[in-house]
Amino acid sequence: MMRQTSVDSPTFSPLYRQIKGLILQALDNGEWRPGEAIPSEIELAQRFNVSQGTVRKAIDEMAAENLLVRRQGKGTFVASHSDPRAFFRFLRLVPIAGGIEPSRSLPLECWRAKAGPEAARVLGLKLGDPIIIVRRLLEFSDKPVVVDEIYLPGEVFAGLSLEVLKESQGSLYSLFEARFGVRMIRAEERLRAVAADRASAELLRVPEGSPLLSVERISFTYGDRPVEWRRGLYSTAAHCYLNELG
Amino acid sequence: MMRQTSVDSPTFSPLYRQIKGLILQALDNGEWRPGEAIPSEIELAQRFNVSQGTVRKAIDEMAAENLLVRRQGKGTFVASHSDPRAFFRFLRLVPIAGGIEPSRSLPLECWRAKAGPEAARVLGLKLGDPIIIVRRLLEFSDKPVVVDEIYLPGEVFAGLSLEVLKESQGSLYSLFEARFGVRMIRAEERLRAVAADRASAELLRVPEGSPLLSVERISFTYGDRPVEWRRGLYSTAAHCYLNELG
DNA sequence: GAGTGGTCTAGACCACTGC
DNA sequence: CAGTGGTCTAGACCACTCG
Repeated sequence: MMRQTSVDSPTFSPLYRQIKGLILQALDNGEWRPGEAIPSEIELAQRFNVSQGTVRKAIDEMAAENLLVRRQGKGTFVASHSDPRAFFRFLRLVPIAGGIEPSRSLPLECWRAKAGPEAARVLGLKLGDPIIIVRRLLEFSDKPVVVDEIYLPGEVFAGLSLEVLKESQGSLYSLFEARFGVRMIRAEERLRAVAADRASAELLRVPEGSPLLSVERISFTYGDRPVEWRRGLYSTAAHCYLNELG
Repeated sequence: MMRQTSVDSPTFSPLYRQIKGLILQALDNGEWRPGEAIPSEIELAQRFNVSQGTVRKAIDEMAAENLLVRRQGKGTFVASHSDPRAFFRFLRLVPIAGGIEPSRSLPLECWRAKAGPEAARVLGLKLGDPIIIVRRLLEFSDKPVVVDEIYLPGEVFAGLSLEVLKESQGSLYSLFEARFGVRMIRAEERLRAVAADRASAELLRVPEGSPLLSVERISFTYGDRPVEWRRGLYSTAAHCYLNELG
């Protein structure tokens, strides 16, 4: 590991960030799988030839970014969407009445297509590249609340089908992670209010034209590479989108 | 400062968190005003009889929570809504087209009232306690985009009037901070899609019944005391609510 | 140059987990 | 018990700001 020198202003980066970069790279390379433990701080310190404190600071940042999970006495683990605690990490919908509701994901359709200009731009593909489109319904307490249309790069998600979706347990992202090795680590959502079109209205069992929350999401994996584009329509009659502003 | 003992399991809290609590208390007491520098890490370490590293860790957390701002070579400062960098800290609205737009806040009304059951519950007041209600319009590029109705505890905001609002520069929160000593440090927002009522539709210049984004916000000051309840209706024709999911 | 925060180290000890 | 992460300390040095 390179130490700092006195003459490196433009690309200056403290040691612990370089370590962070190396750990990130190892994660991206799949050196440790989601849910697995990474080596102990002492081992990593030896491997990178730095002190334990420096490794610690690198891991601290990555834990704050939900990339790693520390567990005292046990070790540090690669964050996983298969961990029940992370199931709803990206879903901000909560019942207005409060409490917790049983939820279910109902895959409706799954087909192959070619990327149009917008999908290509968002997903960083070339025009006409293969993509996969998934439509699914999300229910809470057996009532439909969300319709999602999900665009995925066909290259990465080859083999995805309606059957695979129907068989899978847990969240979509845990399926993506376990079956396709794609780990979503960050997302951007853009929210608007729109009027329900005919098809969505029927699925959500609301009158056509009633106001729905449109949630457009771009999800990124390591290195800020976009790997999912989805648009959801949320019925906010009994649920709302909860957001914490820090 | 108390050190850790071996026999304090139930209320165990590491030293740096106790320090954090003391600094928080000093902030709440107004020992240092927003925008001002707090004492240096070395001074605080002496004051609390701990090492600089422990003070550092306390300040690190508070900086991560946007309570303090560190500036290398200068000192650590109390975060302020009057700082231009913090103006839009709580406003997630961005133009769909991208870019930056000039914005303007137009106060419409400001009147006194008694807290109803809902306002009392949300603001932690007793039924009938005095509250102040403000209505205002937010414009981007001279076009109306948001109507806000804001409920404030009358006790704390005594002296607030339409004139005061109209005279003030900068964000509402910088006014609250400078004039009433109330610093908003955290907020919860609940979003839903609703149909425009007559009055809001006119103000926002959209057809009655068209879909609007309803944003209900509760803002908290130190000690998680709620001090503002507001409901905004956002026209999302040319703007959207942008949210980062980590 | 003096004073601030930022990094890095080394070592001691505590708290938690699992064998 | 050994091994892990968590806390606390003390000291050295670096980077930035300002007078």
